Formats: sequence, structure tokens, C-alpha cells
Amino acid sequence: MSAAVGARSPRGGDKRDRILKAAVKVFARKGFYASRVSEIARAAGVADGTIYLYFKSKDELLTSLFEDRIARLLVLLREECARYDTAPDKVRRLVEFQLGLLEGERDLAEVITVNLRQSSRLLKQYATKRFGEYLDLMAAVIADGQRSGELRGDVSPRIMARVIFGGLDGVAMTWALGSAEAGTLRRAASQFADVLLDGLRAQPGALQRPAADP
Amino acid sequence: MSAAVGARSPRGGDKRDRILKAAVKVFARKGFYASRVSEIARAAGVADGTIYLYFKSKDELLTSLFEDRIARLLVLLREECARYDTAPDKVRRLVEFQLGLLEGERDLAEVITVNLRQSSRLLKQYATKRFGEYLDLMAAVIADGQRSGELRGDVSPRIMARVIFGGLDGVAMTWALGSAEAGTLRRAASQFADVLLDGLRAQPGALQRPAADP
Amino acid sequence: MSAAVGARSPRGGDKRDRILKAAVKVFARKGFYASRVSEIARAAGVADGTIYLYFKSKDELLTSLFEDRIARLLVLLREECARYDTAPDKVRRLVEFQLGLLEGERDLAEVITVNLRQSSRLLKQYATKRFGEYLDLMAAVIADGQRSGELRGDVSPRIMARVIFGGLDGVAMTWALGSAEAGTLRRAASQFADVLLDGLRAQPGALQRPAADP
Amino acid sequence: MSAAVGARSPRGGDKRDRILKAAVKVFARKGFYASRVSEIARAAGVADGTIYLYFKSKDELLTSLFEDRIARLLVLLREECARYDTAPDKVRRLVEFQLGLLEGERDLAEVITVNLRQSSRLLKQYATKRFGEYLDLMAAVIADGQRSGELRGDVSPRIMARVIFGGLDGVAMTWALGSAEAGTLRRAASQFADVLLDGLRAQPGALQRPAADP
DNA sequence: AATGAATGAGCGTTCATTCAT
DNA sequence: GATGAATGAACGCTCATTCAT
Repeated sequence: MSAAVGARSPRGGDKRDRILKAAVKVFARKGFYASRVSEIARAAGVADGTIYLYFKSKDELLTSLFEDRIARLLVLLREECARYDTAPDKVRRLVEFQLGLLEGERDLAEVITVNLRQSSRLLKQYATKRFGEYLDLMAAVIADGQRSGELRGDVSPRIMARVIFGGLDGVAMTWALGSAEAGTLRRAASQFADVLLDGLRAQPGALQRPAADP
Repeated sequence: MSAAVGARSPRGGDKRDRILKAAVKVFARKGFYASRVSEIARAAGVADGTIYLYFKSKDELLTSLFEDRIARLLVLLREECARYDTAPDKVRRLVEFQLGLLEGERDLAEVITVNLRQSSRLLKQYATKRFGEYLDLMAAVIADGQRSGELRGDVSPRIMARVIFGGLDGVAMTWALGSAEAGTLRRAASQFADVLLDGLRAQPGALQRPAADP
Repeated sequence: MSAAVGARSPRGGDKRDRILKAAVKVFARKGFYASRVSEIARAAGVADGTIYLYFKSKDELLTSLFEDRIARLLVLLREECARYDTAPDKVRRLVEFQLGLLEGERDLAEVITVNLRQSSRLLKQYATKRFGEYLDLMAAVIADGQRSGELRGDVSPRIMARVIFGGLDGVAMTWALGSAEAGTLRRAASQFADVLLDGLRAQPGALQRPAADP
Repeated sequence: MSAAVGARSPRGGDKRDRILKAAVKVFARKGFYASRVSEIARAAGVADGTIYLYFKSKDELLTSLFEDRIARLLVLLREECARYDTAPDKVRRLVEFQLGLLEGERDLAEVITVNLRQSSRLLKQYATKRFGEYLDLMAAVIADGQRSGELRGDVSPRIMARVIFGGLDGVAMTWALGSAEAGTLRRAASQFADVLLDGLRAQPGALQRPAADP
């Protein structure tokens, strides 16, 4: 109705963003399947039909949500890693930073830990892409540490990445579904990192042959 | 796994079991929400209505599935733990045994790792009961190891139980959704256990104060 | 299992009767459509399937119920009429006796006033028979009274029979659905009869031409 | 009956009305329970789902039907009463007017006399509200007549209201389920009114003590 | 005859998606 | 672009009826 501002959609993509934000909130509270498109519309302050101007379907809304949120997470994680020099420090930060993020954004935590699994079809199709990038980031940190001799070389970086992802996920899930007290998550993160790093540390007398990766 | 026990109902009494088995298969293939009750019925070789003689609703079918499978798992895990004397051995077996079990039952792996999260409501109800028992079992093994001085005392057994569950879950999920090659899981289990135990081992000079549990 | 007693069915029709009695109770409480065959079976202390040994269908069970109950009612009404000599007395008794019956058998009252209308199809097919007999009985009493000069002749006996049936039904219905206090029904019956008889009484100076009947 | 008033909703705004009209037709033909929501939708020329934009459930559709129709009836009855001065005239008109209305609307007659009783639950809920108002209107006319000395004072106005309602209902039901010939209803109404008024008229020598009302 | 587990057709209702305005 | 009323396919569940025992 007034002058357009630029970007890809009406009034500078404003609506698209509002819809995504609303979707995070609604999906987090009720899960993907139990969430109604009309609820998301109401939460975003738009009409039901408007959602279909920005997303092809409810499925695509979830997909876009992950694309968007995991892309952001990857940016943040890469920045965080760049701030530290040693592999152990990076691993510790990967753990603590992620759980720290969640503490402030419980909704996002639920979307990632719970909603990521709402649709196996979605997961199978989609997860291989962005989720693969995410695992790759963590695996790369570990592989670097192995090469530099900081981390033990007899474990597969990719397997460890999965273990770490799973550990984070398990902690986040039980936290998000439970009391969700502040502080709890920080303590858990710290202990997780302690154990993980002690376990991953290069053993004095061990031979550091790298494990072949599946 | 061997002879059937109590016939809960009619002719033969194996209907309930056939339905549960069919549900695992169908849920694994399509996810809880995308699975149709009629598909499960067809897969089980019974009429749609028959399912409702054994389960109150589709939801309860999923819940019962977990109840049943986790109850069995708990029995097996307790037996397995009883076979070993030291805490480190028990922890290693908890990890290896569970992933070993799944290797033969990809469907079950997918149902447990993916479908369990399809409904946060379901999860919240369910998680409090059997899942609590499951976490308790693992936490108890760790706490015992701390008391005996075999495991480090500065971490919370319950947090570690969650980390371990999460790690197993993450490994199982990526495996079930991915290539699911034989052997992969066993290698992952072994490496997971190695790192975990090295991380949990009592440190020579560390003071073994137990961490307060939230 | 022991010696049969005679009649039309197993053990002297015992079961058939128990089923009918149970049906009255259940239909009265919940209405025909909301009543489950299995509830009737439970109330009768028989298996679901047993009902189908005595009645072809749930519909036929309702039909048989009316056949049976209205047949009994007709017998009682005829006996009652025979005890009185004048038409006004007979009319009064028809009113008072029926509402009196109901006071002791609220279930039957509900079945007749409410359930009779549960299925228009049923009503249309069935009601013309037994229900017609019932109306005929009342119309005959009035026609007799007109012939004897006790009742006014300028109204159709059949229309009056319907008015009386309706009046009884309206009173019974509001009573059965309401407080159903003892005594209320008796007072209502008495006042209904008073007004009705004053209205039906042959008017001194009126010409007693009988009204043609539709 | 003339111009439509408030558009409760979308394009045109007559959908709610079309649905109600279709419901009358379908319910009358097959009864509430045997009527399919999809039939009503087809008869109204809307999609199945559209019905649920205007009514919460099939049950509520029936309820709303009564609310709506009886509300209209009450308006008409009040207008009609206001046109007459004496209680006997008012009573006569209440009887004749109602049966006159039905003569043109056999479907509505069937819905009110038959379908109202399809669900005792429905009836119990409903009967307390609008139906109470309806009975109150008739009782008030009678009570007024008693106070003015036009009608006998020894009967309860409320009981008489029920008798009158029942009488009308009985006449309407047998008419709607039977031949439903034109003219029949008018004759029945006239005779009903004659008898009723003769029965209700204040008796010359009677003491006019008012009957206590339950 | 009696049982009651099994059946499966059938229905009320939901909700993602469309499209006239 | 934005709206939201309308759509109608799809599905969980019920329950009258059957029939092997």
C-alpha cells in the first residue's frame, strides 16, 4: 500500500520473518503435527492464506525453519570456534555454547531437539543436507585436534560428532521437557565437556593412529 | 523373545503382539503421524477394529509400544549388568549391549529414536515413568562406580546418564536414518565406550568429591 | 444344560424376557440410539451374541419391546375400562390409570414417551399398528359416550383420542425429564381429567350431532 | 420470513440459514440419528466442512434449529396474544395458530414433535431453556385468565400448559406421521380448542380458589 | 444354546489449501 | 499483496453383527 522497501517480498520480507518466528513458537509448544497453520497465522498476525504466499506448504515451512535456524547456528558456531586456538577449547565451547544458547531460547531448543524428528520423511530428505554440515563442523574440529596431536587419534571424528550431538540433544531434551531450571543446563554442559575432553584427550603412551571413517 | 506368556485375550492370544510388531514396522517406515491405523491393521493381519480391542487409541498404541519395549530392555540391561563386577565394565556393556541390540532391529531403533519425539505430549507423559527407570538404572551404575572409587566423583550420575542416553540416541538415529551398514554400529559403540570410560575414569590425583545432584 | 421347561426358547423364554427388561432400562436411561447392544447384554447378564438368538436386530428389539409393552398396557386399560360403567368415569380412569402406572414405572414412561419417537422410520412402520389399537381404544370409549349422550357429540373421537394421548404424553414427558416427584403426577392427572371431562361433557342445550371422523 | 437481517459471516451471509433449512428437511425425512451431515450439506448446497463453520457439531445443529425456530415461534405467539383481549380468546388462538403454522410446514412439525426426543440428553439440556419460556407463555395466559375470573381457578396453570403442549404435540405428531391432509389439522385445532375452553371455563357456582403450583 | 472375539462398513469431524474479493 | 470463508479429502474410531468354538 505504501512504497516497497526492497528485498524479496512485500515490505522487505517482514511478513516472512514474522511467520517463521511464530512457527518456532508454535511448533515448539505443540510439535509439528499438532500445530495448526491457522495458529501460526494468528501468532504471526497474518491471515491463513498469507502463509501460502511465502511458503508452499506447511511442510516447507518446517523445512525453511530448519534451513534458516541451522544456518544461523552454523554461523555462530563457526565464529565461536574461530575465537579459540586449541581443539580442546573448541570442543568445550561447542558444547557449552550450544547449551548456553538454548538456555536463553528454550523454544528453539525444542524445535531442534524435538521437532527435528517430527517427520522421518522430512528428516531423511532434508537432514542429510544442513544437518550434515552441522556434523561436519564438529567432526572437522575433532579431526584437526587429532592431526595436531591434541586429541586421541583412535576414534572416528564423525562418530564422535554424532555422539556429541546426541549427548547435547539428550541433555537438552530432558531439560526442555523437565523443570528447565536456569543453571541446570550450565552445570550439565560443564560436566559433559569435562568428561568428553578427558575422554578425548590424547593419551600419553597411546599410539595415535587415526581411525578410518565410515 | 521365546515362548509367549500370558494370553491377554482371545483365540491364540498373540494378536496383541502381532499388532505391536506391525506398529514398529509401520511407524518406523512412515513416522507416527503419517502412519494409518488401517495400515498397521493390514500389516498385522487383523481388522481395523481389532486394534481397539487391545489398545484404547492410536496414541496408546505408541505408548504401549514403548512401555513394552523398554520394559524388556530394562530386564535385559539388568541381567547384563549383573554379569559384570566393575563399574567400568558395566558402563561399557550398557553402551555396547544397547547398540548391539539395535543392530538387528533397525525398525525399533527408528521408532525409539525418532517416533518417541513425535508428540511432546506423549513424550512428557511417557518420559516420567519408564524412561525415568531407564535413566535411574544408568545413573545407579555410575553412582556405584563413584562410591567404589572406580569412576570420578565430580560429575552428577544423572547428568551423565542423560549424556549417555543422548549419545546412544544420536548414534542410533544417524545410523537408522543413514546407511545402516552392519558393523558400523559396533564400531561406534566401541569408540563411544572408549571415550566415555576414559573420560569417566577416576583421575589419579583428583579429589573424589561427589557432585550434588539436581 | 438341564431339562428345558417348555415354551418358545431356552429355558422357558427366561432369557428373552430378561433381555426385554434390560432393554427398557437401558433405552430409558440413554435413548435408543445412544444405547449399545453390549450394554443391554450386560444388563441382562447374557453375551452380546445371545441377543441375536432372540431378536433379529437392535431395531427389532425396540419394536418387540413396544409390541410387548403396549400389548400389556392395552390389556390393563381394557380391564380398567370394564370396571366402570359411564363414559366419563372410563375417560377419567384412562387418564389417571396411565399416569398412575408411570409413577411406579418411570423407565417404562420414558420408553413410551421418549423412545417411541426415536426413529421416525420405526414409528411410521410400526406405530400404525399397535399405536393405532391404542388410539382406537380411547376413541371407542369416547364414541360410546357420545352415543349414550354422556359426552358431547360435536367432536371427533379420534381427534380427541390424539389430544388425550398427547396431553398424557406431554405431562409424562415433562415429569420424566424433570424432578419426577411422587404426587406431582397424580395431581396433574386429576386436573387433566377434570378439565378434559368438563370440556367433553354433553352440553345441556347443544345439539349432539356427531362429528365426521377423518 | 421477510428480509434477512444480520449477516453472521461470509459472502452472502445466508449460509447459516440455508443449512438450517436443509437440516429441517433432512431430519424430518430420516430422523436425527439416521441423517448424515453430508446429506444436510448436499441439501444446503455447501461442503461438509462448511457446516462446521456455523455449528460446532451435528448435535449443536439440532439444538440451534430448535433455538431458532422456537424463538421465532415465541415472537409470533406473543404478537398473536397481544391481538386478543380475553383469556379464552388467547388460549383458542394459541392452539389454532400453532397448528395453523404447522399445516404449511410439515417438516418442521415432524422435527419438533419427533426429533426433539431423539436424544434425551439433548432434550434435557434444551428443555430447560427455550422450552421453559414457551411453557411460561402459555401458563401466563392461563394464570391471567384465572385472575380475571374468566378461567377456572382450581387447576395449575403450569400443568395446563403441559397438557396443552402435549395435546398440540400429539395432534401434530399423528398428523405429520400420517396422511397429513390439508384441513385435518384445522378441524383438529378447532375441536381441541372447543373442548379445552369448555373445560377451562370458570364454572358458575364453583369456588375459584387458585391451585397451588408445584 | 451360548459365548465374546473379531470384523469392517460407515460416519463425524478436522484442517491444509484454494481463490473470489 | 492480503484476506478468510469455503472446500472436501482423509482418517480415527465405533459398534451392530457374525461365527468359530
